[in-house]
Amino acid sequence: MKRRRVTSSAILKDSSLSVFERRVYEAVSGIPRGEVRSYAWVARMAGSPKACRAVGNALNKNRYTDIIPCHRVIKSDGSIGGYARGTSAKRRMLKSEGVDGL
DNA sequence: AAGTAAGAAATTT
DNA sequence: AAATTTCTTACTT
Repeated sequence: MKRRRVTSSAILKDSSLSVFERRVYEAVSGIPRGEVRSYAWVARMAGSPKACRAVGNALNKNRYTDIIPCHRVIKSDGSIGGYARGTSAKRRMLKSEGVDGL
């Protein structure tokens, strides 16, 4: 079967996601390759500048890592933060995209 | 339904 | 660096 590639559009069409999650997914999926944003940035986009933790939760619990470049989301300090599939993979991805400071 | 716990952060001291 | 703050989801009662 054709694995229909899940896109950000699917996010808008789906589903049982909460409002917050939808906003987070949309915001994160809009991050261009080679750039990184902070959790605070996403949180602000989601409507709550202090929901940085909730942002991480949304990404981790839902495992939307295939449609959302959550690896482009790092801490405001420049630290790598965390990743549902291992921080190593995240760090490698960022480096592969040309992100410095890692 | 109400309360408690945890989670990949941020801010303040 | 430690403590506090903040928001949401998941689990327990």
